[in-house]
Amino acid sequence: MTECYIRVAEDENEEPMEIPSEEDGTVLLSTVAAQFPGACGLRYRSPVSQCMRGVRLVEGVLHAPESDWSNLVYVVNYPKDNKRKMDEMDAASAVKIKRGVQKTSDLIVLGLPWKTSEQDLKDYFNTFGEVIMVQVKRDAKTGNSKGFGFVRFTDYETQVKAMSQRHMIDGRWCDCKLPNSKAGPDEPMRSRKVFVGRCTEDMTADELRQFFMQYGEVTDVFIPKPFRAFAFVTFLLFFSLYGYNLFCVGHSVCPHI
DNA sequence: GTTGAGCGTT
Repeated sequence: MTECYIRVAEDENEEPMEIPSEEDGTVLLSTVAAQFPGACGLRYRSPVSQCMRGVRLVEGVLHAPESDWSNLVYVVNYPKDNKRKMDEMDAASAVKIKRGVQKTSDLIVLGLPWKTSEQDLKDYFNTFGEVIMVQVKRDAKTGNSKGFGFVRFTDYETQVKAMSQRHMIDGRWCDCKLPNSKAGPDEPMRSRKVFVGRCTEDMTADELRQFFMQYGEVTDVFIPKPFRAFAFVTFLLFFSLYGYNLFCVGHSVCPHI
C-alpha cells in the first residue's frame, strides 16, 4: 500500500476533509487529531452490513479495514466523556476539548514579501476558510511592510489547518504561528504544557503520550528521574482547561504556565 | 531605493 488521502468527516453528512496516510498506508491518530482536535479514533459504515464499524487502532496508528481505505468516508470518534454534560464537572469531562467551542486567536504571519498587501493576505487565507481580520505591519513613517502581519479566522479548524503547513505567498514561504506577545482578550487559562500529578512509578512516557494524544498532538513528555510522582505533557497547540482537573485514571492535571 | 529573524501605533 502506498501513501494516499482518506476522507474524514465530523459526521456522516458533513463535508469530508482529506487526510494523508503514512507511506505504509496507515493513518496516524495524531494526523486526524491535528484536523479534529480531541479525536480518539475513526469509524465507518460498512457497505456490506450497513453497520458502523470501528477502525483498528494500535498505539496511535490507524489501520485500513481491508487491504486499503477504499473510498469510504470515515467519521471521527471522540471520547465518550466529552458527550457528558459539563455540569458534572468530573474527571475527563472537566477538560475542555469539545470541538466547535474552541475560540480562534490571532496568528502571526512571518516571512511576508515586502510587496504583500492586506488584500493579498486576505485573498490568500480566504482559500482556507472565512477570514475575520488581516493586518500587515508597516513602518509608520515610510509605510513599508515590516514583512509580517496577523490573521484571524472564524473557525478554529481553519486556524489549525493554517498553522499546520507553510504558505507560499507572493513567491515566499511564510509561517503562521501563535504569537507569544499578546494572547486573545478573553481567552481562558491556556497553556501548552500541563502538569500531571499523582503519577505512579510504573507510568511510562509512552503511556502518557498515548493517553493525552486524544486531546491534541503531544510534542513532549517529561518524567523526572529519579521518580518524583509527577510529569509534564506538552502539546503542539494550546491546551485549554477550565481549571484544575482530574482525568480518568485518577491523576491530577493542571496547566503549567 | 537596502533587509529576512522576529512578535501587534490605533
